[in-house]
Amino acid sequence: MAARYELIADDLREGIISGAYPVGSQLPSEAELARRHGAARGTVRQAVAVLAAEGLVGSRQGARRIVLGAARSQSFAELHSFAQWARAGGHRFGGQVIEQRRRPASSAESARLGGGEVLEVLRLRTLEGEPVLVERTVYAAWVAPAVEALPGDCESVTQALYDAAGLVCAYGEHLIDAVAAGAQDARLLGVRRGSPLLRQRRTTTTHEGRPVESSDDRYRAGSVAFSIRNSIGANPLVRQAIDLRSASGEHMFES
Amino acid sequence: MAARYELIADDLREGIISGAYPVGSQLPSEAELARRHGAARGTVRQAVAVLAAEGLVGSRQGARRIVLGAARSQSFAELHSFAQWARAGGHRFGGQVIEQRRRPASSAESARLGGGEVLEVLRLRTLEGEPVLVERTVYAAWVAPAVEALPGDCESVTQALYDAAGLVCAYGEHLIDAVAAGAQDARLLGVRRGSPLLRQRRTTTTHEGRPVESSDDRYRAGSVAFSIRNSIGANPLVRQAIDLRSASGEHMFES
DNA sequence: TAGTGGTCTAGACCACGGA
DNA sequence: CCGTGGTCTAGACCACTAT
Repeated sequence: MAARYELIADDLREGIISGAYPVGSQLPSEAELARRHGAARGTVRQAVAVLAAEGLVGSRQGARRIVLGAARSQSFAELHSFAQWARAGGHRFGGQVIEQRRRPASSAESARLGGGEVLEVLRLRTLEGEPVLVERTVYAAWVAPAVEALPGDCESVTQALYDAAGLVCAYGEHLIDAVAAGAQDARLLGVRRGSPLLRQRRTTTTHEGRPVESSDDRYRAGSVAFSIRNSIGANPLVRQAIDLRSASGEHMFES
Repeated sequence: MAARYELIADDLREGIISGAYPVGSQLPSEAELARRHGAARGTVRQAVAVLAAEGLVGSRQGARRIVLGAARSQSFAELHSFAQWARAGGHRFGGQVIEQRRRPASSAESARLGGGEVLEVLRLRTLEGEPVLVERTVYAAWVAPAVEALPGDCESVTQALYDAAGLVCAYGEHLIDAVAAGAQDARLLGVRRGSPLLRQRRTTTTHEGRPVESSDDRYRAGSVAFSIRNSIGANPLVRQAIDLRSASGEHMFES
């Protein structure tokens, strides 16, 4: 059963997307929404907070809330998992394991994932039949057996791990930058060496904060972009200078 | 005067960063925090919601909150403005206008920024003395005069517009991908043509939803990365497939 | 000045997790 | 089972915007 505030949020979101509340217009006041839905003002505030977090509406003290955009918002799962994202977007997609092996964790990996024998997997993903993504993933020792049990063409590893072991990836940290394609990247993606790739490095943990995987994903330029909406008072994304003194090493496989 | 919940949030954040609540440990219960700060539970919940939005803590119904990370969180202004970001990070930075001209808005720009004569500005930004960023910005007609009044080496346009005209950029939409350096990019950044750049396209609006500017910013690879923390139930960032049918045009200047 | 959102309180009940 | 966070209510006062 969905919460009251979610129903109200859904109602407002639908109004925004349908054009009942066009971009640039004002939302009804909290008092009015409360009356209309027979809910307390606090509940209404929870609802509009959801929309504000999605970047659909803005607010200032003393003035009505304003509609900022009508984009559909996507879920954590869709950022975390290529398959879940592609499926939600109605894309045709596929994937194949190219290489897979166990090896001892490096010291950096021990710090991120815990020690022991990690599992290193190289996957190639396609979108609309075209190769668009090279995924180099390192799984923590404790999930390695479950991953090894999966077929090489498993569509969604995240989904499979949930189905097989009840494993939920709940938190992620992502670092996004651009890199030149290495020889292996170039071969797999069908681009020239040195051509631009969009890189997403991520580390994922469970609800309890237990590290699951760490991945280096490289998208062919022009295939995928990341989109963020933000506002004063909300800090979803952060820019980082790269420390040129630190070894950029951390290479997984050859690339 | 800071709000009560912000003081509580600051207190908790400090505890996390200082190590009093190490990564992986549990936060005190809401009831305990309420008692400790002499506040109502609702106020405490507002405080921990702030930390959750920053990605520092996670939560599950029935279990204590868990500390996920200890990274310093940055503000909207730091994502929006290169100068404010660089200053906050303690970096040495600079900037220079390379080219500036008025021209009629294209149809796409009219839709995004409103019509009239827009102002197109090409800037080169440096970090630690190195050129790292080429900014191609189009300002809406209504802000163009204020921008034209600024000196060519103005450090922070955002700050200057606020000081001069009380203009506040409150909302932003950002699209992040990778592109190959064009001839002009390569010359300005001192890289080879075709080498990878991290591109951030953004559109900014005021509190009222009035469009201010639209920009195409390109970072030299290896100089800057974007970082996101997210969790189930929070949707700061979204991945988008790029529509290959649409003209990738929208070129501003030669690039 | 009237309306609006921002903050805060003091309760209540429920769903879930862990012992 | 108890403790925890998730939801919800019904009020209150304040700061700010718009008129």
